[in-house]
Amino acid sequence: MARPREFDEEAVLDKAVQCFWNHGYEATSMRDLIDETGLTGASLYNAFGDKRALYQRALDHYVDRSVAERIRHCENLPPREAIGAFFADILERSLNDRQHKGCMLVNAALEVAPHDPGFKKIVAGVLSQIEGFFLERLRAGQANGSITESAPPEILARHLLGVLMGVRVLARVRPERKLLEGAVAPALALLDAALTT
Amino acid sequence: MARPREFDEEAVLDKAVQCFWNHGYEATSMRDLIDETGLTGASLYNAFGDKRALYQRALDHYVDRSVAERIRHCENLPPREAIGAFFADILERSLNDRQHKGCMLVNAALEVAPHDPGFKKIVAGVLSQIEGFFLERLRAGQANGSITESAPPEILARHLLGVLMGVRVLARVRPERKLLEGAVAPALALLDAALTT
DNA sequence: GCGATTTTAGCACGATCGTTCTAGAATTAG
DNA sequence: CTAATTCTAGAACGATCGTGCTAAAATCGC
Repeated sequence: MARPREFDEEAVLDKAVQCFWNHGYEATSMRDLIDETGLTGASLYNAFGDKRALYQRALDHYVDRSVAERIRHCENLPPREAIGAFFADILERSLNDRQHKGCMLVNAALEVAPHDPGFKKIVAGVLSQIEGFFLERLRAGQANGSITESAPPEILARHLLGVLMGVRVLARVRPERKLLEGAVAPALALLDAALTT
Repeated sequence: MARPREFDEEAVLDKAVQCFWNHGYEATSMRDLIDETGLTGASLYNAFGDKRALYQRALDHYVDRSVAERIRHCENLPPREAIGAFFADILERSLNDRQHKGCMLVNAALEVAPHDPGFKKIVAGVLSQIEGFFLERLRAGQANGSITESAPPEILARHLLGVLMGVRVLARVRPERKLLEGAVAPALALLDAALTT
Protein backbone atom coordinates (compact mmCIF):
# COMPACT_ATOMS: atom_id res chain seq x y z
CA MET A 1 0.00 0.00 0.00
CA ALA A 2 0.91 3.61 0.05
CA ARG A 3 0.90 6.87 1.84
CA PRO A 4 -2.66 7.88 2.77
CA ARG A 5 -4.40 11.13 1.96
CA GLU A 6 -3.45 13.93 4.26
CA PHE A 7 -6.40 16.19 3.50
CA ASP A 8 -10.06 15.95 4.44
CA GLU A 9 -12.12 15.54 1.30
CA GLU A 10 -15.12 17.27 2.84
CA ALA A 11 -13.06 20.27 3.90
CA VAL A 12 -11.61 20.57 0.42
CA LEU A 13 -15.07 20.44 -1.12
CA ASP A 14 -16.23 23.12 1.30
CA LYS A 15 -13.45 25.38 0.07
CA ALA A 16 -14.20 24.55 -3.54
CA VAL A 17 -17.87 25.38 -3.00
CA GLN A 18 -16.80 28.70 -1.52
CA CYS A 19 -14.75 29.53 -4.62
CA PHE A 20 -17.29 28.47 -7.21
CA TRP A 21 -20.18 29.97 -5.26
CA ASN A 22 -18.44 33.30 -4.93
CA HIS A 23 -17.08 33.75 -8.43
CA GLY A 24 -18.95 31.28 -10.60
CA TYR A 25 -17.48 28.50 -12.71
CA GLU A 26 -15.67 30.41 -15.44
CA ALA A 27 -14.25 33.10 -13.19
CA THR A 28 -12.76 30.57 -10.77
CA SER A 29 -9.33 29.38 -11.86
CA MET A 30 -7.59 26.21 -10.84
CA ARG A 31 -4.98 28.43 -9.19
CA ASP A 32 -7.72 30.02 -7.07
CA LEU A 33 -8.79 26.56 -6.01
CA ILE A 34 -5.21 25.52 -5.28
CA ASP A 35 -4.64 28.61 -3.15
CA GLU A 36 -7.95 28.32 -1.32
CA THR A 37 -7.82 24.59 -0.59
CA GLY A 38 -4.15 24.73 0.34
CA LEU A 39 -3.23 21.53 -1.44
CA THR A 40 -1.24 21.22 -4.62
CA GLY A 41 -2.41 21.02 -8.17
CA ALA A 42 -1.26 17.45 -8.48
CA SER A 43 -3.29 16.39 -5.46
CA LEU A 44 -6.37 18.20 -6.71
CA TYR A 45 -6.21 16.58 -10.12
CA ASN A 46 -5.42 13.21 -8.65
CA ALA A 47 -8.28 13.29 -6.19
CA PHE A 48 -11.03 14.96 -8.20
CA GLY A 49 -10.09 14.92 -11.87
CA ASP A 50 -10.35 18.07 -13.96
CA LYS A 51 -12.03 21.38 -13.20
CA ARG A 52 -15.43 20.32 -14.48
CA ALA A 53 -15.44 17.18 -12.35
CA LEU A 54 -14.42 19.17 -9.29
CA TYR A 55 -17.22 21.63 -9.93
CA GLN A 56 -19.68 18.78 -10.18
CA ARG A 57 -18.51 17.37 -6.86
CA ALA A 58 -18.72 20.84 -5.31
CA LEU A 59 -22.23 21.37 -6.65
CA ASP A 60 -23.33 17.99 -5.33
CA HIS A 61 -21.80 18.89 -2.00
CA TYR A 62 -23.62 22.24 -1.94
CA VAL A 63 -26.96 20.72 -2.88
CA ASP A 64 -26.67 18.13 -0.15
CA ARG A 65 -25.60 20.68 2.42
CA SER A 66 -28.06 23.44 1.52
CA VAL A 67 -31.03 22.43 -0.60
CA ALA A 68 -31.52 18.85 0.49
CA GLU A 69 -30.82 19.80 4.10
CA ARG A 70 -33.51 22.49 4.01
CA ILE A 71 -35.99 20.03 2.52
CA ARG A 72 -35.13 17.43 5.12
CA HIS A 73 -35.71 20.00 7.83
CA CYS A 74 -39.02 21.28 6.46
CA GLU A 75 -40.66 18.10 5.26
CA ASN A 76 -41.37 16.98 8.80
CA LEU A 77 -43.25 20.17 9.67
CA PRO A 78 -47.02 20.46 9.29
CA PRO A 79 -47.83 21.18 5.62
CA ARG A 80 -48.59 24.88 5.73
CA GLU A 81 -45.78 25.56 8.19
CA ALA A 82 -43.33 23.58 6.08
CA ILE A 83 -43.84 25.84 3.08
CA GLY A 84 -43.85 28.97 5.18
CA ALA A 85 -40.67 27.97 6.97
CA PHE A 86 -39.00 27.08 3.68
CA PHE A 87 -39.53 30.55 2.27
CA ALA A 88 -38.78 32.27 5.57
CA ASP A 89 -35.41 30.54 5.62
CA ILE A 90 -34.70 31.49 2.02
CA LEU A 91 -35.59 35.09 2.75
CA GLU A 92 -33.41 35.40 5.84
CA ARG A 93 -30.48 33.73 4.12
CA SER A 94 -30.84 36.00 1.11
CA LEU A 95 -30.98 39.13 3.24
CA ASN A 96 -28.02 38.06 5.38
CA ASP A 97 -25.97 37.17 2.32
CA ARG A 98 -23.61 40.12 2.48
CA GLN A 99 -21.70 39.16 -0.65
CA HIS A 100 -24.92 38.49 -2.57
CA LYS A 101 -23.71 35.12 -3.76
CA GLY A 102 -27.29 33.96 -4.13
CA CYS A 103 -27.97 30.24 -4.52
CA MET A 104 -25.20 28.20 -6.12
CA LEU A 105 -27.81 25.97 -7.76
CA VAL A 106 -29.58 28.90 -9.41
CA ASN A 107 -26.23 30.32 -10.44
CA ALA A 108 -25.40 26.96 -11.99
CA ALA A 109 -28.78 26.90 -13.70
CA LEU A 110 -27.87 30.01 -15.65
CA GLU A 111 -24.10 29.75 -16.06
CA VAL A 112 -23.24 26.13 -16.70
CA ALA A 113 -26.48 24.21 -17.27
CA PRO A 114 -27.40 25.80 -20.62
CA HIS A 115 -24.12 24.80 -22.24
CA ASP A 116 -23.64 21.41 -20.61
CA PRO A 117 -26.31 18.73 -20.89
CA GLY A 118 -24.86 16.86 -17.94
CA PHE A 119 -25.20 19.82 -15.62
CA LYS A 120 -28.58 20.71 -17.07
CA LYS A 121 -29.82 17.28 -16.06
CA ILE A 122 -28.42 17.63 -12.57
CA VAL A 123 -29.92 21.07 -12.00
CA ALA A 124 -33.26 20.08 -13.50
CA GLY A 125 -33.30 17.07 -11.21
CA VAL A 126 -32.79 19.16 -8.08
CA LEU A 127 -35.48 21.59 -9.19
CA SER A 128 -37.82 18.65 -9.62
CA GLN A 129 -36.89 17.53 -6.13
CA ILE A 130 -37.86 20.92 -4.71
CA GLU A 131 -41.05 20.90 -6.75
CA GLY A 132 -41.73 17.43 -5.37
CA PHE A 133 -41.30 18.68 -1.82
CA PHE A 134 -43.80 21.47 -2.46
CA LEU A 135 -46.23 19.09 -4.13
CA GLU A 136 -46.15 16.58 -1.31
CA ARG A 137 -46.70 19.19 1.38
CA LEU A 138 -49.44 20.88 -0.67
CA ARG A 139 -51.30 17.59 -1.04
CA ALA A 140 -51.01 16.91 2.66
CA GLY A 141 -52.19 20.42 3.45
CA GLN A 142 -55.17 20.18 1.16
CA ALA A 143 -56.02 16.84 2.69
CA ASN A 144 -56.06 18.14 6.25
CA GLY A 145 -57.70 21.44 5.34
CA SER A 146 -54.80 23.76 6.13
CA ILE A 147 -54.26 24.70 2.48
CA THR A 148 -56.84 25.92 0.00
CA GLU A 149 -58.16 23.57 -2.65
CA SER A 150 -58.97 26.43 -4.98
CA ALA A 151 -56.15 25.30 -7.26
CA PRO A 152 -54.64 21.89 -8.09
CA PRO A 153 -51.53 21.10 -6.03
CA GLU A 154 -49.47 20.57 -9.19
CA ILE A 155 -50.14 24.14 -10.31
CA LEU A 156 -49.40 25.57 -6.88
CA ALA A 157 -46.14 23.61 -6.69
CA ARG A 158 -44.99 25.03 -10.01
CA HIS A 159 -45.93 28.49 -8.87
CA LEU A 160 -43.97 28.15 -5.65
CA LEU A 161 -40.95 26.86 -7.55
CA GLY A 162 -41.15 29.84 -9.87
CA VAL A 163 -41.42 32.32 -7.01
CA LEU A 164 -38.46 30.65 -5.32
CA MET A 165 -36.29 31.05 -8.40
CA GLY A 166 -37.47 34.64 -8.75
CA VAL A 167 -36.53 35.54 -5.20
CA ARG A 168 -33.07 34.08 -5.73
CA VAL A 169 -32.53 36.30 -8.76
CA LEU A 170 -33.94 39.46 -7.18
CA ALA A 171 -31.85 38.97 -4.07
CA ARG A 172 -28.63 39.18 -6.07
CA VAL A 173 -29.48 42.51 -7.68
CA ARG A 174 -31.86 44.22 -5.29
CA PRO A 175 -31.51 42.60 -1.87
CA GLU A 176 -34.23 44.68 -0.25
CA ARG A 177 -36.46 43.11 2.39
CA LYS A 178 -39.58 44.82 1.09
CA LEU A 179 -39.02 43.54 -2.41
CA LEU A 180 -38.34 39.93 -1.46
CA GLU A 181 -41.16 39.77 1.06
CA GLY A 182 -43.51 41.34 -1.47
CA ALA A 183 -42.55 38.77 -4.08
CA VAL A 184 -43.29 35.88 -1.73
CA ALA A 185 -46.27 37.12 0.32
CA PRO A 186 -49.00 36.74 -2.33
CA ALA A 187 -47.88 33.19 -3.07
CA LEU A 188 -48.21 32.24 0.58
CA ALA A 189 -51.46 34.17 0.97
CA LEU A 190 -52.81 32.23 -1.94
CA LEU A 191 -52.39 29.00 0.01
CA ASP A 192 -54.71 30.33 2.70
CA ALA A 193 -57.25 31.86 0.32
CA ALA A 194 -60.88 30.85 0.33
CA LEU A 195 -60.40 28.29 3.08
CA THR A 196 -63.96 29.08 4.14
CA THR A 197 -65.62 27.70 1.03
CA MET B 1 -12.30 65.33 -42.23
CA ALA B 2 -11.77 61.67 -42.71
CA ARG B 3 -13.03 58.42 -44.03
CA PRO B 4 -16.48 57.62 -42.64
CA ARG B 5 -17.56 54.47 -40.90
CA GLU B 6 -18.35 51.65 -43.25
CA PHE B 7 -20.35 49.53 -40.80
CA ASP B 8 -23.79 50.00 -39.35
CA GLU B 9 -23.47 50.48 -35.61
CA GLU B 10 -26.89 48.96 -34.98
CA ALA B 11 -26.08 45.87 -36.99
CA VAL B 12 -22.82 45.42 -35.10
CA LEU B 13 -24.62 45.74 -31.80
CA ASP B 14 -27.16 43.17 -32.96
CA LYS B 15 -24.35 40.73 -33.61
CA ALA B 16 -22.69 41.54 -30.31
CA VAL B 17 -25.98 40.94 -28.51
CA GLN B 18 -26.23 37.60 -30.26
CA CYS B 19 -22.77 36.58 -29.03
CA PHE B 20 -23.14 37.74 -25.44
CA TRP B 21 -26.71 36.47 -25.20
CA ASN B 22 -25.74 33.04 -26.47
CA HIS B 23 -22.56 32.42 -24.50
CA GLY B 24 -22.57 34.96 -21.70
CA TYR B 25 -19.95 37.60 -20.96
CA GLU B 26 -16.98 35.55 -19.85
CA ALA B 27 -17.38 32.82 -22.44
CA THR B 28 -17.52 35.30 -25.31
CA SER B 29 -14.07 36.27 -26.55
CA MET B 30 -13.13 39.35 -28.50
CA ARG B 31 -12.19 36.99 -31.33
CA ASP B 32 -15.72 35.62 -31.34
CA LEU B 33 -17.04 39.16 -31.60
CA ILE B 34 -14.58 39.99 -34.37
CA ASP B 35 -15.61 36.92 -36.34
CA GLU B 36 -19.33 37.45 -35.80
CA THR B 37 -19.44 41.16 -36.54
CA GLY B 38 -17.09 40.82 -39.49
CA LEU B 39 -15.10 43.92 -38.67
CA THR B 40 -11.57 44.07 -37.37
CA GLY B 41 -10.32 44.28 -33.84
CA ALA B 42 -9.00 47.76 -34.37
CA SER B 43 -12.39 48.97 -35.57
CA LEU B 44 -14.18 47.34 -32.67
CA TYR B 45 -11.89 48.87 -30.08
CA ASN B 46 -11.95 52.22 -31.82
CA ALA B 47 -15.72 52.35 -32.03
CA PHE B 48 -16.77 50.82 -28.73
CA GLY B 49 -13.78 50.74 -26.39
CA ASP B 50 -12.91 47.58 -24.52
CA LYS B 51 -14.89 44.38 -24.03
CA ARG B 52 -16.76 45.62 -20.99
CA ALA B 53 -17.87 48.79 -22.73
CA LEU B 54 -19.05 46.81 -25.74
CA TYR B 55 -21.03 44.51 -23.48
CA GLN B 56 -22.65 47.51 -21.85
CA ARG B 57 -23.66 48.91 -25.23
CA ALA B 58 -24.97 45.49 -26.25
CA LEU B 59 -26.96 45.14 -23.05
CA ASP B 60 -28.44 48.61 -23.50
CA HIS B 61 -29.31 47.68 -27.06
CA TYR B 62 -30.98 44.46 -25.92
CA VAL B 63 -32.97 46.17 -23.19
CA ASP B 64 -34.23 48.79 -25.58
CA ARG B 65 -35.10 46.22 -28.24
CA SER B 66 -36.66 43.62 -25.98
CA VAL B 67 -37.65 44.76 -22.51
CA ALA B 68 -38.50 48.38 -23.17
CA GLU B 69 -40.19 47.47 -26.43
CA ARG B 70 -42.44 44.95 -24.67
CA ILE B 71 -43.34 47.53 -22.04
CA ARG B 72 -44.08 50.13 -24.69
CA HIS B 73 -46.34 47.66 -26.44
CA CYS B 74 -48.20 46.57 -23.31
CA GLU B 75 -48.57 49.82 -21.43
CA ASN B 76 -51.22 51.05 -23.84
CA LEU B 77 -53.43 48.01 -23.35
CA PRO B 78 -56.20 47.93 -20.73
CA PRO B 79 -54.66 47.20 -17.31
CA ARG B 80 -55.56 43.55 -16.86
CA GLU B 81 -54.88 42.73 -20.50
CA ALA B 82 -51.53 44.54 -20.33
CA ILE B 83 -50.26 42.25 -17.60
CA GLY B 84 -51.75 39.17 -19.21
CA ALA B 85 -50.25 40.00 -22.58
CA PHE B 86 -46.87 40.71 -20.98
CA PHE B 87 -46.64 37.26 -19.47
CA ALA B 88 -48.18 35.55 -22.52
CA ASP B 89 -45.43 37.08 -24.64
CA ILE B 90 -42.72 36.01 -22.18
CA LEU B 91 -44.11 32.49 -22.16
CA GLU B 92 -44.27 32.11 -25.91
CA ARG B 93 -40.81 33.54 -26.35
CA SER B 94 -39.40 31.25 -23.70
CA LEU B 95 -41.00 28.18 -25.24
CA ASN B 96 -39.89 29.10 -28.76
CA ASP B 97 -36.34 29.80 -27.58
CA ARG B 98 -34.75 26.70 -29.08
CA GLN B 99 -31.29 27.50 -27.76
CA HIS B 100 -32.62 28.32 -24.30
CA LYS B 101 -30.74 31.59 -24.16
CA GLY B 102 -33.26 32.97 -21.71
CA CYS B 103 -33.34 36.69 -21.08
CA MET B 104 -30.07 38.53 -21.52
CA LEU B 105 -31.00 40.87 -18.69
CA VAL B 106 -31.58 38.02 -16.23
CA ASN B 107 -28.37 36.38 -17.41
CA ALA B 108 -26.56 39.65 -16.77
CA ALA B 109 -28.21 39.88 -13.35
CA LEU B 110 -26.48 36.69 -12.29
CA GLU B 111 -23.24 36.71 -14.26
CA VAL B 112 -21.94 40.27 -14.35
CA ALA B 113 -24.05 42.36 -11.98
CA PRO B 114 -22.85 40.76 -8.73
CA HIS B 115 -19.20 41.53 -9.44
CA ASP B 116 -19.60 44.90 -11.12
CA PRO B 117 -21.38 47.75 -9.32
CA GLY B 118 -21.91 49.58 -12.60
CA PHE B 119 -23.77 46.70 -14.16
CA LYS B 120 -25.63 45.99 -10.94
CA LYS B 121 -27.02 49.51 -11.05
CA ILE B 122 -28.05 49.15 -14.69
CA VAL B 123 -29.78 45.81 -14.15
CA ALA B 124 -31.46 46.98 -10.95
CA GLY B 125 -32.70 50.03 -12.82
CA VAL B 126 -34.31 47.99 -15.56
CA LEU B 127 -35.92 45.69 -12.99
CA SER B 128 -37.34 48.77 -11.29
CA GLN B 129 -38.65 49.90 -14.66
CA ILE B 130 -40.48 46.61 -15.13
CA GLU B 131 -41.78 46.81 -11.58
CA GLY B 132 -42.95 50.34 -12.34
CA PHE B 133 -44.84 49.13 -15.39
CA PHE B 134 -46.60 46.49 -13.31
CA LEU B 135 -47.36 48.99 -10.57
CA GLU B 136 -48.85 51.54 -12.93
CA ARG B 137 -51.08 49.03 -14.67
CA LEU B 138 -52.13 47.47 -11.35
CA ARG B 139 -53.16 50.85 -9.99
CA ALA B 140 -55.13 51.62 -13.13
CA GLY B 141 -56.76 48.20 -12.97
CA GLN B 142 -57.73 48.58 -9.36
CA ALA B 143 -59.12 52.01 -10.14
CA ASN B 144 -61.37 50.78 -12.93
CA GLY B 145 -62.35 47.58 -11.15
CA SER B 146 -60.66 45.08 -13.47
CA ILE B 147 -58.09 44.02 -10.86
CA THR B 148 -58.72 42.92 -7.31
CA GLU B 149 -58.02 45.29 -4.45
CA SER B 150 -57.41 42.44 -2.05
CA ALA B 151 -53.72 43.34 -1.95
CA PRO B 152 -51.82 46.62 -2.27
CA PRO B 153 -50.56 47.26 -5.80
CA GLU B 154 -46.97 47.60 -4.55
CA ILE B 155 -47.03 44.06 -3.20
CA LEU B 156 -48.61 42.66 -6.33
CA ALA B 157 -46.04 44.42 -8.50
CA ARG B 158 -43.19 42.86 -6.51
CA HIS B 159 -44.83 39.47 -6.79
CA LEU B 160 -45.22 39.76 -10.55
CA LEU B 161 -41.60 40.81 -10.88
CA GLY B 162 -40.53 37.80 -8.86
CA VAL B 163 -42.62 35.42 -10.91
CA LEU B 164 -41.21 36.93 -14.08
CA MET B 165 -37.64 36.32 -12.93
CA GLY B 166 -38.57 32.81 -11.86
CA VAL B 167 -40.05 31.93 -15.24
CA ARG B 168 -36.90 33.16 -16.94
CA VAL B 169 -34.78 30.84 -14.82
CA LEU B 170 -37.04 27.81 -15.16
CA ALA B 171 -37.25 28.25 -18.90
CA ARG B 172 -33.50 27.78 -19.25
CA VAL B 173 -33.41 24.49 -17.40
CA ARG B 174 -36.85 22.97 -17.80
CA PRO B 175 -38.53 24.65 -20.78
CA GLU B 176 -41.81 22.77 -20.39
CA ARG B 177 -45.07 24.55 -21.17
CA LYS B 178 -46.87 23.00 -18.21
CA LEU B 179 -44.23 24.17 -15.78
CA LEU B 180 -44.03 27.75 -17.04
CA GLU B 181 -47.79 28.14 -17.33
CA GLY B 182 -48.21 26.68 -13.86
CA ALA B 183 -45.71 29.11 -12.43
CA VAL B 184 -47.53 32.10 -13.90
CA ALA B 185 -51.21 31.09 -13.70
CA PRO B 186 -51.75 31.58 -9.96
CA ALA B 187 -50.20 35.03 -10.11
CA LEU B 188 -52.61 36.09 -12.84
CA ALA B 189 -55.54 34.36 -11.16
CA LEU B 190 -54.73 36.33 -8.04
CA LEU B 191 -55.38 39.56 -9.93
CA ASP B 192 -58.94 38.43 -10.64
CA ALA B 193 -59.59 37.01 -7.19
CA ALA B 194 -62.44 38.24 -5.05
CA LEU B 195 -63.57 40.80 -7.57
CA THR B 196 -67.11 40.18 -6.34
CA THR B 197 -66.53 41.59 -2.86
C1' DG C 1 -3.72 67.63 -54.64
C1' DC C 2 -3.20 67.71 -49.30
C1' DG C 3 -3.91 66.32 -44.70
C1' DA C 4 -6.64 63.93 -41.56
C1' DT C 5 -8.72 59.90 -40.10
C1' DT C 6 -10.65 55.31 -40.51
C1' DT C 7 -10.38 51.47 -42.90
C1' DT C 8 -8.19 46.90 -43.76
C1' DA C 9 -5.50 42.42 -42.22
C1' DG C 10 -2.98 40.48 -39.04
C1' DC C 11 1.02 40.08 -36.05
C1' DA C 12 2.61 40.35 -31.28
C1' DC C 13 2.54 41.42 -26.49
C1' DG C 14 2.23 39.87 -21.69
C1' DA C 15 -0.85 37.49 -18.87
C1' DT C 16 -3.51 33.79 -17.58
C1' DC C 17 -5.86 29.65 -18.55
C1' DG C 18 -6.32 24.22 -17.58
C1' DT C 19 -3.37 20.65 -17.36
C1' DT C 20 0.76 17.70 -17.08
C1' DC C 21 5.14 16.60 -15.55
C1' DT C 22 9.50 16.29 -12.88
C1' DA C 23 11.96 14.94 -8.91
C1' DG C 24 12.42 13.95 -4.41
C1' DA C 25 10.57 13.21 0.32
C1' DA C 26 7.18 10.71 3.10
C1' DT C 27 4.53 6.92 4.59
C1' DT C 28 2.51 2.52 4.43
C1' DA C 29 1.88 -2.99 3.78
C1' DG C 30 4.11 -7.01 3.45
C1' DC D 1 14.23 -4.01 4.57
C1' DT D 2 11.64 -3.28 -0.20
C1' DA D 3 8.08 -1.85 -3.18
C1' DA D 4 4.29 0.97 -3.91
C1' DT D 5 1.84 4.97 -3.69
C1' DT D 6 0.91 9.80 -2.40
C1' DC D 7 2.77 13.60 -0.85
C1' DT D 8 5.31 18.20 -1.62
C1' DA D 9 6.75 22.41 -4.49
C1' DG D 10 7.02 24.20 -8.60
C1' DA D 11 8.41 24.34 -13.46
C1' DA D 12 6.52 24.00 -17.95
C1' DC D 13 3.22 22.88 -21.71
C1' DG D 14 0.39 24.78 -25.47
C1' DA D 15 -3.63 27.41 -25.90
C1' DT D 16 -6.27 31.31 -25.40
C1' DC D 17 -7.27 35.60 -23.31
C1' DG D 18 -7.85 41.07 -23.89
C1' DT D 19 -5.48 44.52 -25.98
C1' DG D 20 -2.19 47.31 -28.70
C1' DC D 21 0.56 47.88 -32.79
C1' DT D 22 2.21 48.20 -37.56
C1' DA D 23 1.66 49.58 -42.15
C1' DA D 24 -0.78 50.24 -46.21
C1' DA D 25 -5.12 51.34 -48.65
C1' DA D 26 -9.28 54.14 -48.75
C1' DT D 27 -12.18 58.13 -48.29
C1' DC D 28 -13.49 62.47 -46.94
C1' DG D 29 -13.24 68.28 -46.47
C1' DC D 30 -10.61 71.83 -48.01
